[in-house]
Amino acid sequence: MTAISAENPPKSKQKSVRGRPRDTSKNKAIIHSASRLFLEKGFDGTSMDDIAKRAGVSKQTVYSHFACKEVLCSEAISLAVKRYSPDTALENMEEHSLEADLRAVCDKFARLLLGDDSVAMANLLVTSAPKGSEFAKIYWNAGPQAMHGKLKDFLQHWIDQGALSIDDTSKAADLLATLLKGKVHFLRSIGLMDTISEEQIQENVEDTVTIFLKLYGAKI
Amino acid sequence: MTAISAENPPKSKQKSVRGRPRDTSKNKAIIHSASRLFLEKGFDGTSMDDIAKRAGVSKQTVYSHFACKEVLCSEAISLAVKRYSPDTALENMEEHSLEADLRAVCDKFARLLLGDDSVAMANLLVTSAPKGSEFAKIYWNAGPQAMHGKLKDFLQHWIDQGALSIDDTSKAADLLATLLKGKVHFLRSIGLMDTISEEQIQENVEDTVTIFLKLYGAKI
DNA sequence: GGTTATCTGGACTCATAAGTCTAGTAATTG
DNA sequence: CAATTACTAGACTTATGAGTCCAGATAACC
Repeated sequence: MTAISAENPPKSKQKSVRGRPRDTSKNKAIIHSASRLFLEKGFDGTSMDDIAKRAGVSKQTVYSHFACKEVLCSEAISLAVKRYSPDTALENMEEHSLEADLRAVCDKFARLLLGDDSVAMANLLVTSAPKGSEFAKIYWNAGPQAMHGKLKDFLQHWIDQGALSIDDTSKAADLLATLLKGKVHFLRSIGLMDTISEEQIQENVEDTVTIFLKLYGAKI
Repeated sequence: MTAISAENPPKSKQKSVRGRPRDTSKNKAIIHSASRLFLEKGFDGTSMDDIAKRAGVSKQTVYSHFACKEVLCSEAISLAVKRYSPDTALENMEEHSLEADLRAVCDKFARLLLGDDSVAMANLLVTSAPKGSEFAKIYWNAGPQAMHGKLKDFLQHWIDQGALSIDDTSKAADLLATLLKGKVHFLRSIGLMDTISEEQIQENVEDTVTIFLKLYGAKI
């Protein structure tokens, strides 16, 4: 038995490892297929055999890289969250006007929040919530919490400009996310809305912008 | 094999049934224990043996009353929805003022929406969504859709009074529900908030009332 | 080449759970 | 009473899936 952790020991050159080295490409293949399968079919709905098969790898190899299903799932969640929360969310803002920028931000986040992967992720967390909310914490911190921070920064910018009048920035950012989800996210979660239309997204964005500006737009 | 349906045939006296009659109390016991277990542990997490045991009934009896697990679950969901959506939601309104009544309504619905049973129901639907969104439809029509109607009636009353200025009543009712859920419902769903405090409910209600009145309160 | 460790493929154990079957018992009608 | 249907208790079948084990192949190091 050797260490099972996927991470290498300290960056010093680990030349003196005797046998055949781990195939890191297989490691990635496993996490990737796990990530797709867990999102598609949930924790219970995904078998380790399926993961191995989809990764083009033997089952034993899966277990030699990851101690158990739970560990693999948490790594898969980490990957998925990173994969689908773009760091470039609030960059190349064109600084037109509050309303234009707000609409752009809302549009970006609406697509993120209402998209297939976001809904699948939420459902995965629900189905595996009893087994340990560790998954949920990983997700929450890297996903929604990160987004929350970006939204606060965005709002603060326009508060400083005098275009927004907000007491509690944190609460306002929460409201923005809540409004963008609307009832659509829930409907998708419970399987009553298979696909989301472009119009539906646009409508959510427009409603959100309208409401938000009405609430917090500074009356000049 | 006799009919498996739990409902009696047309109310005509069905005297001429030969053998031992179904024990309706057992039927109820089964649905009730199923309802509790499905909400507690989800569809996959609940076994037919558990249900039988908790109902104090043999497994065969369960199968003689309900064709399969799916059927039993849908009946259990119907029961749970009826059980937890009070028909007396908007009665004995005291007609004080818009704000007081709105607060009362929000308080009532917030407790409903954020309570253990509501969250458990949502999670049950998520976990069994792949298996057939029939469950979700049953729930949606008897639960949120019914509530939506009541909210619209409530809003319409105050529109007629001239105290609210709303174009799209339906959308406003949706907004109310969305605001009341806030992020709390989601947090509870994914297991990051085990219990909900009285303060949390109050805060959601107050925020919702404030926002809603700011948006739709008629400027006299 | 020898050693060590990984990878493969498949057989294997073990547990859980849906649904069936059976033999016996209880309740109701005729 | 006999016939009929419901209920019980438990054994049973079947399927699924997590995790293990093993024999042989492969890839690195010395």
